[in-house]
Amino acid sequence: MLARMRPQILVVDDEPGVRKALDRGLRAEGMDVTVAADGPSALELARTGSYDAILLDIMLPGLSGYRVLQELRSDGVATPVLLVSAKDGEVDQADGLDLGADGYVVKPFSFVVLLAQLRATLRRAAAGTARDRIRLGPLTVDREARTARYDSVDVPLSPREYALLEALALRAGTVLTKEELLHEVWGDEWAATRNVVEVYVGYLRRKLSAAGAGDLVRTVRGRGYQLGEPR
Amino acid sequence: MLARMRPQILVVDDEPGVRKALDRGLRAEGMDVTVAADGPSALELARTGSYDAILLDIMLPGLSGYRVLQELRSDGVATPVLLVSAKDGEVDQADGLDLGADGYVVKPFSFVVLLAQLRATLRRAAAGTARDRIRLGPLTVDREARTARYDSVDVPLSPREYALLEALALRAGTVLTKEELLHEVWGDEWAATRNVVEVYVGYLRRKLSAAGAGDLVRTVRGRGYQLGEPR
DNA sequence: CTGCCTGCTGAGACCTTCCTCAGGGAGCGG
DNA sequence: CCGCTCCCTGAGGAAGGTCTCAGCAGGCAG
Repeated sequence: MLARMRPQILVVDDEPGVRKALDRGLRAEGMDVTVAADGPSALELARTGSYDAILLDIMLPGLSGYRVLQELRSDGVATPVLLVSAKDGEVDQADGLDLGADGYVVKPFSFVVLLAQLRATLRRAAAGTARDRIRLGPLTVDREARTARYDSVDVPLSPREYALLEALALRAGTVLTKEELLHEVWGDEWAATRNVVEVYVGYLRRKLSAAGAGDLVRTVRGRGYQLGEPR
Repeated sequence: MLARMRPQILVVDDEPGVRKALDRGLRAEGMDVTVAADGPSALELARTGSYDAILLDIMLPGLSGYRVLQELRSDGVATPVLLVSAKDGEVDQADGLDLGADGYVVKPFSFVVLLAQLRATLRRAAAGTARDRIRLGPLTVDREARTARYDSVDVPLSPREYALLEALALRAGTVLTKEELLHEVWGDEWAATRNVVEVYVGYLRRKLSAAGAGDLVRTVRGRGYQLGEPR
């Protein structure tokens, strides 16, 4: 882990079972844990204490995790926050990422996965780098989690689909030929035909429109594909 | 990317096509690239120049990538090195990780994947943290790449299998009950039976022995499973 | 307008992953 | 030694991911 010190983690959850499990698990990982069961005390602790990261459940009695996060950020508290959402569809109107969250974990989560996220967050914070995202209007490509969102709604992508979207997003505004995409996404020394790119662009389009996005991927006949406005 | 400066990358490969592709791709990503085509000039450049990372092909004329890495490390050059191996089975007797490599990429690689690895390496270097690995004798669990190796040979694991191994490795020497493993690997609020743990321990054992490992996972009848020696 | 070429898409083959189930076997208490 | 409990494992099914193929549609050149 971080060689310097035991990371200080604030765990906020209203379920005692979850609190206890996280407390034990994170301590076993060499972290120091403080727990809070509701929004107000979480705010109090986060403001006065000095934490390396906050694990924040969204469903809280009294004051939702969103509100807590909002308050903290407006107070200038920059501590990294990992939101824990109860269900998959529990993304409310407000987008946690816009409120300054540094990551998401969806319940029911496996501890191993949560730990990986938390460690990545701590590592980033130590390096002083922000989470690595590509934003194109309402489209957000999270290069660390390898996920995409459109207007606060998750776009579930298979690994290949994600790689294709990332390749397009990296050169947003420019036209990429199918050969270039084959090279970047499928790798060299690959016997695949160009058609597989067409098929995967089709998959991407279907999933993006299912998330409410319109014609994000433009076909430039005879040349290739392009994401976003012409540059 | 790193807010401070354009990262300086040294690319070492004997194939002109690969050099050119990497040069263009990494530049488009905002990095500064220097190329070398053989071992001796790579050594020369790496010693005199100041790079943030080195992409080092193993198959090189004259001086293999392993040797280059070895020389550099014995000279005290600590620049992060990403080894690029041509084939899957091209892991020679020497383990690159033991020689001080910071990561592996196997050809044929997709550029997007290589880029992700390289960025992770740069991020780690900026944070001043080493790659996060668990070592238990000949067994190495790479928590960043989510892979395992035994005696320099890769153990290909499905995500579930990896998570199970990581959970066991995190508490090496202690006995974990099936309920604890279910909790850590499969998550709470899960209706799965204990049998799924038994099945996956079976999968793990099979793959580990295929890699040459013996009885790494010990069954403690009536209590659970344990990795490594009793603590 | 005609015909070709390019791109799109549904169908399906194949593989891997994940999990369940049931039967067989090993350990252990009595 | 008996019988119970715990563990192991082969079989198999469901689901998803990846890729190919063939047919269709729409644009574009002549």
